[in-house]
Order: sequence, then structure tokens, then C-alpha cells
Amino acid sequence: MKRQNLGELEEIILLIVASLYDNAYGVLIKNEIEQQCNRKVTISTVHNVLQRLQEKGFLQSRHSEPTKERGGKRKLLFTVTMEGKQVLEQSRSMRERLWNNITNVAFGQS
Amino acid sequence: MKRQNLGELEEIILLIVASLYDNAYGVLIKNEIEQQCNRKVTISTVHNVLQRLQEKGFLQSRHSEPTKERGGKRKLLFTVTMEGKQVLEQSRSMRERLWNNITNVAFGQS
DNA sequence: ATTAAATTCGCCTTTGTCGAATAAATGGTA
DNA sequence: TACCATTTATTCGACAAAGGCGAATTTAAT
Repeated sequence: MKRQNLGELEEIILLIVASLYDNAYGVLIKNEIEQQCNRKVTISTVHNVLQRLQEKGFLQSRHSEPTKERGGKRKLLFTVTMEGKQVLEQSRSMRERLWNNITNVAFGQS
Repeated sequence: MKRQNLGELEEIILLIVASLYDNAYGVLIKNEIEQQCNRKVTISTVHNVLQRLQEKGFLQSRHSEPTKERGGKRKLLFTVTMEGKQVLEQSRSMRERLWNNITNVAFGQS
């Protein structure tokens, strides 16, 4: 199997990177997921997905200049590519189409 | 890990079951996926996901009466449960929220 | 050298995927 | 009426991709 589908978490992270404009890096993304989606993830999970998204061509990355805070490694900053933007929009319009096919009575009980 | 998240394909199938009202069964669902989502899946993939969704409590199923067509096994008909409906709506509103955080400039090039 | 901030590594579970096997209903036929 | 071939559908077994975590590593500031 080739890497092909946009996974559930992949989509969320892609959307969050897009929303963070120029500051999308691991820790910040993790925090956003937890706040926006009410869902716990570890930092290594986030990085794992970021890397996969980059391999799929939906993200690019660059290193930041060292900040003047305490210390530590330079940040890896991510940006959504055009392909990434496209796949997000496709995914969005597909779901919209599916929702439009649903009438209220289509849900059962229990 | 417990089964908890709604996977990408799981969500699609849940939406399609909801849209098929009283006729949601394997083969029909497979056809809908291919037409609505422009995506190939085999019938066993569909059944696998249907079963998982049932284990998660998002679908219920019942057997149909034998039809008067040629022959063959009775259909397993699926319906979305209240829990299924809820998880779909949650997922939808979460994505809407994430999209609202994005401004057009948030996308890079390439 | 120590500490802080961040990313990478190795490993495991869940979700996605398929081909092949199995099951059940119908129609024909001996 | 008992069986068999055919049709329609679901189940099984195996593996790849995506989701997930804890621990190790890297790099920069003090």
C-alpha cells in the first residue's frame, strides 16, 4: 500500500497548521489540538504525523532562528503546501456532499 | 488503545448509511462510496468497517426478509444509532470550528 | 557542565484493505 | 422431494497504513 488517504488526525493537524500561519511547530500544534479538539495527544504523536504529512507533500518545513528564550533546539516550522490546501478542500466538499444526502429521518434510535 | 476515535473511512460509511435510510447494506454502501467519493473499495473492506462501527455502538443491524430476486443470502441492514448520530455531529462541528480559524493567507505555495 | 526546549527513535495498537472462503436462497431437474 | 448449480451476500485471515506513546537524543543558553 502506498500512502494515500488523508487520515483523521492528519486532517486535523493540517487544518491547525494552516491556522497557525507562521508559528506552526510541534508543541504549539499539540496545544492547539488539545484546546480546539478536546483531545489528548503526546508530542511524539504530533511529530509522527507532521513527518508523514510532509512525506505526502501536504506540508513543508524550515528551521527557525534560535529564539532568545531559555535554550533548546531550534523549532521546525511547518506550512501547508498547495497540495495540502487542495486535499483539505476536497475532503471538505466531499463531506458536505454526503451531509446533503441525509434527511433528518435517516437516523434511528438507541 | 481502546476503540474510540472515528476513523476517516468509518465516518464516510456512517454518513452513507445515514443517507440510505432503510436500505443500507454491504453492496449498496460500496456502490455509494465509489460514486459519491470517487474511491474504490472492496466489499470486504466495507463489511469490516461496518462491523467495527457496530462494535463501537454507532450502528445497529438486522436481517432483511429474503427478496424475490434471483437468490442469495439475506441482507444485513444497518441503521445509525443515536451515539452514531452524535459522533457524526461532533466531528462535523469540530471541523467547522477549525476551518473558521483559518484565514486565506494561511496557505503557502508549492 | 547543567538545564531547558525541542525533535527523533523504536515499538505497539487500531484502522484500512484485499482475496479467498463460506453461507443461504432460488430454480431447475431427475 | 431431494439435490445441485447459480446467484447474492457475508465472514475469515492476513497484512499495510495510520494513530499513539515513552524514552532517547540533539541543540542552545546560562
